[in-house]
Amino acid sequence: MSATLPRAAHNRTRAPRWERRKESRPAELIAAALELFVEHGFAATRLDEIAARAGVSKGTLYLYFESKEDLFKAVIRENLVPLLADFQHSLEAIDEPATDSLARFLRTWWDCFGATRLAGIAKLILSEAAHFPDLARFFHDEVIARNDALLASIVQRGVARGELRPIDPRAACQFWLAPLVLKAIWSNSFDALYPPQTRLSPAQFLDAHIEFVLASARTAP
Amino acid sequence: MSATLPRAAHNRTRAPRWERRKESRPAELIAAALELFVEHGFAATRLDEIAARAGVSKGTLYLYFESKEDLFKAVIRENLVPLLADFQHSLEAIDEPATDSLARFLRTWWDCFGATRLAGIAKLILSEAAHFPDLARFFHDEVIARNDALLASIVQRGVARGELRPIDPRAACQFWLAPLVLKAIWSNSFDALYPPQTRLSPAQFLDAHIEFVLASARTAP
Amino acid sequence: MSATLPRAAHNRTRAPRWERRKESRPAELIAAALELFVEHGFAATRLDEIAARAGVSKGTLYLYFESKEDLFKAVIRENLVPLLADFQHSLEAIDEPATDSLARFLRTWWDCFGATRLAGIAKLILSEAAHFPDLARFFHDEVIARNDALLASIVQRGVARGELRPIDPRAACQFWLAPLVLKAIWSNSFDALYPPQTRLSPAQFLDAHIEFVLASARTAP
Amino acid sequence: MSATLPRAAHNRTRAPRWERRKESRPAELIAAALELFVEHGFAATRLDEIAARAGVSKGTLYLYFESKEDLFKAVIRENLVPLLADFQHSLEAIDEPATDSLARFLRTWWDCFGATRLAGIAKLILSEAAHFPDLARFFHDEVIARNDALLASIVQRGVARGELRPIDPRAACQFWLAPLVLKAIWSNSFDALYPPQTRLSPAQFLDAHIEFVLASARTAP
DNA sequence: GATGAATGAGTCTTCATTCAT
DNA sequence: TATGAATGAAGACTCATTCAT
Repeated sequence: MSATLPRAAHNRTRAPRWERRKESRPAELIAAALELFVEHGFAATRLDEIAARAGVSKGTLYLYFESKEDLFKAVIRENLVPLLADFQHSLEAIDEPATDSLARFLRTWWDCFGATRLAGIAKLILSEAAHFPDLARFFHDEVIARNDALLASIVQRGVARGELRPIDPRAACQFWLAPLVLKAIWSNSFDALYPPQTRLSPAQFLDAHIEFVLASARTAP
Repeated sequence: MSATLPRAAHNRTRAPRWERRKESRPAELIAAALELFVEHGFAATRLDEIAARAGVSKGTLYLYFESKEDLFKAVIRENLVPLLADFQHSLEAIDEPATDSLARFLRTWWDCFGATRLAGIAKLILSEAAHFPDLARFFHDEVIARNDALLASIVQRGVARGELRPIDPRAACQFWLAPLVLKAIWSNSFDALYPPQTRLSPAQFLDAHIEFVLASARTAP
Repeated sequence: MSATLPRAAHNRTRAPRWERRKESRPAELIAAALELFVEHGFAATRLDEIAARAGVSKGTLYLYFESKEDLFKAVIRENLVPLLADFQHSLEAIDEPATDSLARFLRTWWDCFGATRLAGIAKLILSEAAHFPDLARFFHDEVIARNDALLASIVQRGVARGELRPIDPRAACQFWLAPLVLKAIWSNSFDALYPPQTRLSPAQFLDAHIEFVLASARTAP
Repeated sequence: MSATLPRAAHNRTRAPRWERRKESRPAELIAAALELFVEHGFAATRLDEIAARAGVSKGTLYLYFESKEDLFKAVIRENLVPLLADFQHSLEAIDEPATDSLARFLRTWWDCFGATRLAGIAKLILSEAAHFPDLARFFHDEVIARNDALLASIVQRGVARGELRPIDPRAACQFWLAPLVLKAIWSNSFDALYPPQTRLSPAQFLDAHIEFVLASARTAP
């Protein structure tokens, strides 16, 4: 056996074949899996790859996840929860003009979701919704619906105070968020195909978008 | 399109793949394939299923397409060409106010793309972009870029004439189209999960959106 | 490709890579599977082996059987039915002394079951009963119970006519059949270990057994 | 027994496998393994299960047994030795009529073997004979052959004394033991499938069988 | 052309075995 | 000793592709 492992066979202070890392393993596996799932999709990602990227053997995956599907679900859930928490935390209510709230909401949304792995996750769920209806529903109810409700309440408050023009709050959400969402999602599909300098940078895009939203939302002075 | 696939060198008496062959077989196969690819994604769709839905045997597929990938590409291309043609045709330039052009563009876009299989195709390309970069590029250049250019020219004209407020034409496109695009794409992922009556109907959505766009675009009277 | 198949590459009248044999394939597969299941047991038999022995590829098995279990069940059922039919047929009621019936029953039993693959099948079911309770039940009800009933009726008739000593028919069956059953089953386990000449030949065993049964069954003259 | 396993050459300071080691660990492991092997068969029993049932970790098994096969062999051997000892002990020669000897032999056999785990072990060996020929041979020579010889000597004596009818002693053994053996073995396969009340109780079966044997064996008064 | 039986490379999953702790 | 995390070879099963009919 040592013949097949010609790395300091007699030096027993070096190079153990593997390490115990019970605590950190699941997170490492999920991280590796997220990257590959986003990159290749669920079906085209081989467990071999995930294991290799995480630096473990294939069998190790099954110590922590019952199946490929189970791993997929863990990837989605584990990544969504902290993102949602961050988002909630960053949006602590401040008493400010509704236009400021609006701008802050969009900027926070981009920082917490659009510019993060959520974009990849959203694309993932979109693609696999047919195979994982429970995840799709979870995503819809926990992320989309909540998000829309939050933005709607800001608009509602602004309209009531006369700071914003009278706009149907629920519809407005869709109009103002959709561009960000789409930008985020499509980045994951097309960015690899085009050199970055040919497109608007996310920061520029975000600034332009906020300016546009405010222009169309605030009441005439 | 054939210009992007210079593989004539290996042609063995066969016509290019995307040409209609005897009878309407290829079209039927492509139609069956489109449905299933949109429904299940590329990897999860079995050729058995496609053949069954088209009422032929599995082997027959290989008389018309070299491989599953080849069939997938044909599906995309064959469905995009007529859609693009329809769209161009419906938008024949009419001398009308820019706001009317804008409304007509959005409505036509929805009728020709959003409410059609393009939504499914877009979702498909999004999901499979990593595996079919040439298709993704084709889609981006032929559909997205052209589309944006068209809308941009309308905006530009309207601004020049003073009918629309001064808006960056390219950015505005994204803001005004994104909601429609997203609505179209997400329908394909989430509609199966929720009873139709819980969501805004496409017609209502479209009307509201157009109204909103016009409100924020037209110059104050 | 022809380089990897250096067998008369240009001679197209010879050596097709495979043949269509839709009709006979299932029987061939079942036959191969029976041998290997009896020889190695269910778990230790690899589908590769079965396919190889039947001269097909692994995938072909799945054209005819849904799973390894399904194949196993087919093996049991397909082999049991003809055996049972043979047995019924060979035992057509003849009006003869009960002792003759008894002898004929035992001899027929041996010819139809003990000396055939049923012995292997019985051993198989015995071993796998825990995994295939439905098969075990089927075997018990269809083979064991029927068999016992048949023998019991012979005994009953003989006792009623005064040709046999008064014996509990159901118990007697067990006493008279058990040696044959055991001989049959154990042959499959131990015959491979001992040269045949060290043990009683089946024919000798059968003769001795019948003689013994009759001696203990018939009424004193 | 160690004589049949002359592998002392490779012994690395370890005691032979089948010796009790510190505390009673090995015995507990073997007991757990026996249950599970009998219940599920060799291949279908996972070492995880055995370890869990014995209340240790999987790795601990390898402190006492070199491999799963080794454990299996230990299970067979460890359980056979005490059974055989009990049997020998219970059958201490007593000067009594041959018919009494016969009855006592059958009853003792049942108590020591048929009603004990030997039934499970026999079924086990039957099923796994192909994989463990040395165990099968051991079982045959040590258990079956000795057992038959013992019964044969009783018969021989009885015949010589005129207490039993002239019967071929070796054949008679098979006829008289087979029903008990079969009953014992089959119980392990079919008892789980049928409620106990539908079948003859072992005690009733034994009584009936002994009565029957004696009736056919003793000389006419 | 059309068929569908046959193929076999590719993947997920299991589990006996090893070894760092 | 004892543990159980980690391994990796093995095996069931799938399905795009081929090819005899």
